[in-house]
Amino acid sequence: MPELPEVETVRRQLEPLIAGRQVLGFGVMPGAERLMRGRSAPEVDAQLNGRTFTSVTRRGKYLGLNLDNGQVVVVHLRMTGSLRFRASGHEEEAFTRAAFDLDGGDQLRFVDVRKFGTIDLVERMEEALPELGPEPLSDEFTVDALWHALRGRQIAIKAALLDQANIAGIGNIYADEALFLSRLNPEAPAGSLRPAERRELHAAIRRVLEDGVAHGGASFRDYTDVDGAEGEQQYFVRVFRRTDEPCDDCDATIRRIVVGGRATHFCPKCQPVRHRNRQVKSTRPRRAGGTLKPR
DNA sequence: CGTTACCTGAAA
DNA sequence: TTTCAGGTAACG
Repeated sequence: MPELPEVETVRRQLEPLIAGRQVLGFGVMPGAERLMRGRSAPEVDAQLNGRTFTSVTRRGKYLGLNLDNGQVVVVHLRMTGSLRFRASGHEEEAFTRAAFDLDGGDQLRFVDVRKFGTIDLVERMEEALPELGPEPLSDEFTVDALWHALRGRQIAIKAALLDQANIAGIGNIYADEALFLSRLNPEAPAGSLRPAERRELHAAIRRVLEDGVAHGGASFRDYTDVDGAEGEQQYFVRVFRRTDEPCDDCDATIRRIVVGGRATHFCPKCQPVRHRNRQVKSTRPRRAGGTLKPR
Protein backbone atom coordinates (compact mmCIF):
# COMPACT_ATOMS: atom_id res chain seq x y z
CA MET A 1 0.00 0.00 0.00
CA PRO A 2 2.62 2.52 0.83
CA GLU A 3 4.44 4.15 -2.05
CA LEU A 4 7.47 6.40 -1.96
CA PRO A 5 5.81 9.33 -0.12
CA GLU A 6 4.33 7.09 2.54
CA VAL A 7 7.60 5.21 3.04
CA GLU A 8 9.57 8.46 3.15
CA THR A 9 7.14 9.82 5.75
CA VAL A 10 7.79 6.75 7.89
CA ARG A 11 11.54 7.12 7.39
CA ARG A 12 11.53 10.73 8.55
CA GLN A 13 9.48 9.96 11.63
CA LEU A 14 11.28 6.79 12.54
CA GLU A 15 14.87 7.94 12.36
CA PRO A 16 14.85 10.28 15.37
CA LEU A 17 12.78 7.77 17.33
CA ILE A 18 15.12 4.80 17.01
CA ALA A 19 18.57 6.27 16.30
CA GLY A 20 20.74 5.51 19.30
CA ARG A 21 18.32 2.95 20.69
CA GLN A 22 19.53 -0.52 21.52
CA VAL A 23 17.72 -3.69 20.48
CA LEU A 24 17.11 -6.05 23.36
CA GLY A 25 15.01 -8.56 21.49
CA PHE A 26 13.16 -9.39 18.31
CA GLY A 27 10.27 -11.77 17.78
CA VAL A 28 7.77 -12.87 15.15
CA MET A 29 4.20 -13.80 16.05
CA PRO A 30 2.98 -17.36 15.40
CA GLY A 31 1.58 -17.71 11.91
CA ALA A 32 3.59 -14.81 10.52
CA GLU A 33 6.90 -16.62 10.01
CA ARG A 34 6.82 -16.08 6.26
CA LEU A 35 7.61 -12.42 6.63
CA MET A 36 11.17 -13.47 7.47
CA ARG A 37 11.52 -15.02 4.01
CA GLY A 38 12.82 -18.33 5.25
CA ARG A 39 15.12 -17.03 7.97
CA SER A 40 14.39 -18.08 11.50
CA ALA A 41 13.27 -15.40 13.90
CA PRO A 42 15.37 -16.73 16.84
CA GLU A 43 18.49 -16.59 14.70
CA VAL A 44 17.77 -12.98 13.73
CA ASP A 45 16.95 -12.20 17.33
CA ALA A 46 20.35 -13.52 18.39
CA GLN A 47 22.12 -11.42 15.78
CA LEU A 48 20.24 -8.26 16.70
CA ASN A 49 20.62 -8.56 20.42
CA GLY A 50 22.72 -5.73 21.83
CA ARG A 51 22.96 -3.88 18.50
CA THR A 52 22.01 -0.22 18.27
CA PHE A 53 20.08 1.48 15.47
CA THR A 54 22.01 4.38 13.95
CA SER A 55 19.85 5.77 11.13
CA VAL A 56 17.05 4.96 8.71
CA THR A 57 17.44 5.06 4.94
CA ARG A 58 15.03 4.53 2.05
CA ARG A 59 15.44 3.11 -1.44
CA GLY A 60 12.26 3.08 -3.51
CA LYS A 61 9.63 1.56 -1.23
CA TYR A 62 12.22 -0.21 0.96
CA LEU A 63 13.34 1.00 4.38
CA GLY A 64 16.77 0.26 5.79
CA LEU A 65 17.14 0.35 9.57
CA ASN A 66 20.89 0.69 9.94
CA LEU A 67 22.74 -0.91 12.83
CA ASP A 68 25.98 0.06 14.56
CA ASN A 69 27.81 -2.97 13.16
CA GLY A 70 26.96 -2.04 9.56
CA GLN A 71 24.19 -4.57 9.19
CA VAL A 72 20.78 -3.42 7.98
CA VAL A 73 17.23 -4.48 8.77
CA VAL A 74 15.43 -4.08 5.43
CA VAL A 75 11.66 -3.68 5.64
CA HIS A 76 9.08 -3.69 2.85
CA LEU A 77 5.51 -2.85 3.86
CA ARG A 78 3.88 -4.19 0.66
CA MET A 79 0.10 -3.61 0.74
CA THR A 80 -0.96 -3.25 4.35
CA GLY A 81 2.19 -3.18 6.45
CA SER A 82 3.04 -0.42 8.88
CA LEU A 83 5.73 0.27 11.44
CA ARG A 84 4.58 1.59 14.79
CA PHE A 85 6.76 3.06 17.47
CA ARG A 86 5.06 2.44 20.80
CA ALA A 87 6.07 3.56 24.25
CA SER A 88 6.51 1.07 27.05
CA GLY A 89 3.19 -0.35 28.22
CA HIS A 90 1.20 0.58 25.12
CA GLU A 91 -1.41 -2.06 24.37
CA GLU A 92 -0.67 -4.40 21.50
CA GLU A 93 -2.63 -3.59 18.36
CA ALA A 94 -4.37 -6.19 16.22
CA PHE A 95 -2.35 -7.76 13.41
CA THR A 96 1.01 -7.16 15.02
CA ARG A 97 3.29 -9.62 13.20
CA ALA A 98 6.70 -8.85 14.66
CA ALA A 99 8.28 -6.56 17.23
CA PHE A 100 11.67 -5.13 18.18
CA ASP A 101 12.10 -4.59 21.92
CA LEU A 102 14.17 -1.49 22.55
CA ASP A 103 16.03 -0.40 25.66
CA GLY A 104 13.69 1.31 28.07
CA GLY A 105 10.78 -0.95 27.12
CA ASP A 106 9.62 0.86 24.00
CA GLN A 107 8.72 -1.26 20.98
CA LEU A 108 8.98 -0.94 17.25
CA ARG A 109 6.14 -3.05 15.88
CA PHE A 110 5.48 -4.40 12.44
CA VAL A 111 1.71 -4.47 11.90
CA ASP A 112 0.35 -6.02 8.72
CA VAL A 113 -3.16 -7.36 8.09
CA ARG A 114 -2.40 -9.24 4.92
CA LYS A 115 1.04 -10.59 5.86
CA PHE A 116 2.67 -9.62 2.56
CA GLY A 117 5.33 -7.42 4.13
CA THR A 118 8.90 -8.61 4.64
CA ILE A 119 11.80 -8.09 7.04
CA ASP A 120 15.39 -9.01 6.13
CA LEU A 121 18.64 -8.75 8.05
CA VAL A 122 21.62 -8.30 5.73
CA GLU A 123 25.19 -7.05 5.67
CA ARG A 124 24.41 -4.44 3.00
CA MET A 125 21.03 -3.09 1.98
CA GLU A 126 21.46 -3.98 -1.70
CA GLU A 127 21.47 -7.68 -0.82
CA ALA A 128 17.78 -7.44 0.02
CA LEU A 129 16.78 -5.36 -3.00
CA PRO A 130 15.65 -6.41 -6.48
CA GLU A 131 16.67 -4.41 -9.54
CA LEU A 132 15.51 -0.83 -8.95
CA GLY A 133 15.47 2.17 -11.25
CA PRO A 134 16.61 5.67 -10.23
CA GLU A 135 15.25 7.50 -7.20
CA PRO A 136 12.73 9.90 -8.70
CA LEU A 137 13.48 12.70 -6.22
CA SER A 138 17.24 12.49 -6.67
CA ASP A 139 19.49 14.27 -9.16
CA GLU A 140 20.04 11.05 -11.06
CA PHE A 141 16.40 11.13 -12.18
CA THR A 142 16.60 13.28 -15.29
CA VAL A 143 14.36 13.45 -18.36
CA ASP A 144 17.02 11.38 -20.10
CA ALA A 145 16.97 8.78 -17.35
CA LEU A 146 13.19 8.56 -17.64
CA TRP A 147 13.36 8.21 -21.39
CA HIS A 148 16.07 5.58 -21.11
CA ALA A 149 13.57 3.43 -19.21
CA LEU A 150 10.71 4.04 -21.64
CA ARG A 151 12.18 4.25 -25.11
CA GLY A 152 11.42 1.41 -27.46
CA ARG A 153 8.83 -0.10 -25.13
CA GLN A 154 5.32 -0.99 -26.22
CA ILE A 155 3.82 -1.55 -22.78
CA ALA A 156 1.31 0.95 -21.44
CA ILE A 157 2.94 3.97 -19.83
CA LYS A 158 0.97 3.23 -16.64
CA ALA A 159 2.46 -0.26 -16.42
CA ALA A 160 5.94 1.12 -17.11
CA LEU A 161 5.63 3.60 -14.23
CA LEU A 162 4.68 0.78 -11.86
CA ASP A 163 7.73 -1.29 -12.82
CA GLN A 164 10.24 -0.65 -10.04
CA ALA A 165 13.12 -1.53 -12.34
CA ASN A 166 12.27 1.58 -14.38
CA ILE A 167 11.79 4.10 -11.57
CA ALA A 168 11.83 3.20 -7.87
CA GLY A 169 8.94 4.09 -5.61
CA ILE A 170 5.96 4.92 -7.83
CA GLY A 171 2.80 2.92 -7.09
CA ASN A 172 -0.81 2.97 -8.16
CA ILE A 173 -1.84 6.30 -6.63
CA TYR A 174 1.06 8.38 -7.85
CA ALA A 175 1.18 6.74 -11.28
CA ASP A 176 -2.41 7.79 -11.96
CA GLU A 177 -1.81 11.26 -10.53
CA ALA A 178 1.38 11.84 -12.55
CA LEU A 179 -0.34 10.76 -15.76
CA PHE A 180 -3.23 13.11 -15.06
CA LEU A 181 -0.93 16.07 -14.43
CA SER A 182 0.99 15.37 -17.62
CA ARG A 183 -2.25 14.76 -19.56
CA LEU A 184 -1.11 11.40 -20.81
CA ASN A 185 -3.45 8.52 -21.50
CA PRO A 186 -2.52 5.60 -19.22
CA GLU A 187 -2.64 3.16 -22.13
CA ALA A 188 -0.30 5.10 -24.39
CA PRO A 189 2.71 2.97 -25.33
CA ALA A 190 5.63 3.92 -23.07
CA GLY A 191 7.97 4.42 -25.99
CA SER A 192 5.59 6.72 -27.87
CA LEU A 193 6.12 9.85 -25.77
CA ARG A 194 7.32 12.89 -27.67
CA PRO A 195 10.03 15.10 -26.14
CA ALA A 196 7.61 17.63 -24.65
CA GLU A 197 5.56 14.82 -23.13
CA ARG A 198 8.66 13.27 -21.57
CA ARG A 199 9.52 16.56 -19.93
CA GLU A 200 5.97 16.97 -18.66
CA LEU A 201 5.81 13.46 -17.28
CA HIS A 202 9.18 13.87 -15.58
CA ALA A 203 8.04 17.08 -13.90
CA ALA A 204 4.69 15.54 -12.96
CA ILE A 205 6.32 12.53 -11.30
CA ARG A 206 8.50 14.82 -9.23
CA ARG A 207 5.59 17.01 -8.33
CA VAL A 208 3.13 14.33 -7.23
CA LEU A 209 5.75 12.57 -5.13
CA GLU A 210 6.89 15.81 -3.50
CA ASP A 211 3.28 16.77 -2.78
CA GLY A 212 2.70 13.34 -1.30
CA VAL A 213 5.66 13.71 1.04
CA ALA A 214 4.59 17.25 1.96
CA HIS A 215 1.17 15.92 2.98
CA GLY A 216 2.50 13.01 4.98
CA GLY A 217 1.38 10.39 2.46
CA ALA A 218 -2.06 9.18 1.39
CA SER A 219 -4.33 7.15 3.68
CA PHE A 220 -7.03 5.61 1.52
CA ARG A 221 -7.34 2.41 3.42
CA ASP A 222 -4.66 1.06 5.68
CA TYR A 223 -1.75 3.43 5.59
CA THR A 224 -0.83 5.05 8.87
CA ASP A 225 2.39 6.60 10.06
CA VAL A 226 4.63 5.60 12.93
CA ASP A 227 2.16 7.01 15.46
CA GLY A 228 -0.82 5.35 13.81
CA ALA A 229 -1.96 8.67 12.31
CA GLU A 230 -3.26 9.15 8.77
CA GLY A 231 -1.73 11.21 5.98
CA GLU A 232 -3.51 14.00 4.13
CA GLN A 233 -2.64 13.39 0.50
CA GLN A 234 -5.94 11.56 -0.18
CA TYR A 235 -7.65 14.97 0.05
CA PHE A 236 -5.53 16.33 -2.79
CA VAL A 237 -5.74 13.63 -5.46
CA ARG A 238 -7.10 14.61 -8.84
CA VAL A 239 -8.22 11.23 -10.20
CA PHE A 240 -7.24 8.33 -7.95
CA ARG A 241 -10.39 6.53 -6.70
CA ARG A 242 -12.58 9.34 -7.98
CA THR A 243 -14.45 7.18 -10.50
CA ASP A 244 -17.62 8.88 -11.81
CA GLU A 245 -16.73 12.20 -10.19
CA PRO A 246 -16.28 15.28 -12.37
CA CYS A 247 -12.75 16.21 -13.40
CA ASP A 248 -11.46 19.29 -11.56
CA ASP A 249 -10.20 20.77 -14.80
CA CYS A 250 -12.87 20.05 -17.41
CA ASP A 251 -15.90 18.55 -15.66
CA ALA A 252 -15.80 15.37 -17.72
CA THR A 253 -16.47 12.16 -15.78
CA ILE A 254 -13.43 10.38 -14.38
CA ARG A 255 -13.23 6.80 -15.56
CA ARG A 256 -11.83 3.64 -14.05
CA ILE A 257 -10.24 1.02 -16.28
CA VAL A 258 -7.78 -1.80 -15.69
CA VAL A 259 -4.24 -1.42 -17.04
CA GLY A 260 -1.52 -3.90 -16.30
CA GLY A 261 -3.87 -5.66 -13.93
CA ARG A 262 -4.33 -2.56 -11.76
CA ALA A 263 -7.26 -0.18 -11.30
CA THR A 264 -6.47 2.97 -13.27
CA HIS A 265 -8.25 6.30 -12.97
CA PHE A 266 -8.13 9.04 -15.58
CA CYS A 267 -10.03 11.85 -17.25
CA PRO A 268 -10.93 10.82 -20.80
CA LYS A 269 -11.08 14.44 -21.92
CA CYS A 270 -7.86 15.71 -20.33
CA GLN A 271 -6.01 12.48 -21.12
CA PRO A 272 -7.30 11.53 -24.55
CA VAL A 273 -6.10 8.56 -26.53
CA ARG A 274 -3.53 9.86 -28.93
CA HIS A 275 -4.08 8.56 -32.42
CA ARG A 276 -1.24 7.18 -34.37
CA ASN A 277 -0.49 9.46 -37.26
CA ARG A 278 -3.09 8.48 -39.75
CA GLN A 279 -1.83 7.20 -43.03
CA VAL A 280 -4.52 7.03 -45.65
CA LYS A 281 -3.28 4.15 -47.69
CA SER A 282 -1.22 1.82 -45.59
CA THR A 283 -3.09 -0.68 -43.46
CA ARG A 284 0.12 -2.03 -42.08
CA PRO A 285 0.40 -1.22 -38.39
CA ARG A 286 2.99 1.44 -37.73
CA ARG A 287 5.24 1.57 -34.77
CA ALA A 288 3.61 3.96 -32.37
CA GLY A 289 6.14 6.72 -32.74
CA GLY A 290 9.14 7.28 -30.54
CA THR A 291 12.71 6.65 -31.48
CA LEU A 292 13.24 2.98 -31.90
CA LYS A 293 16.78 2.44 -30.79
CA PRO A 294 17.86 -0.72 -29.04
CA ARG A 295 18.00 -0.32 -25.31
C1' DC B 1 4.27 -9.87 -22.01
C1' DG B 2 -0.43 -10.50 -19.24
C1' DT B 3 -2.39 -13.24 -15.47
C1' DT B 4 -2.41 -15.57 -10.87
C1' DA B 5 -1.00 -16.18 -6.21
C1' DC B 6 0.04 -14.61 -1.85
C1' DC B 7 -3.56 -13.08 2.67
C1' DT B 8 -7.31 -10.82 5.18
C1' DG B 9 -10.92 -7.60 6.11
C1' DA B 10 -13.96 -3.87 4.54
C1' DA B 11 -17.24 -2.40 1.44
C1' DA B 12 -20.56 -3.17 -2.18
C1' DT C 1 -21.90 -13.31 -1.15
C1' DT C 2 -18.81 -11.14 -4.06
C1' DT C 3 -15.47 -7.75 -5.13
C1' DC C 4 -11.73 -5.01 -4.13
C1' DA C 5 -7.18 -3.41 -2.11
C1' DG C 6 -0.97 2.10 -1.83
C1' DG C 7 2.75 -4.63 -4.14
C1' DT C 8 5.50 -7.91 -6.11
C1' DA C 9 7.08 -12.67 -7.36
C1' DA C 10 6.00 -16.57 -9.87
C1' DC C 11 3.57 -18.35 -13.41
C1' DG C 12 2.51 -19.67 -18.72
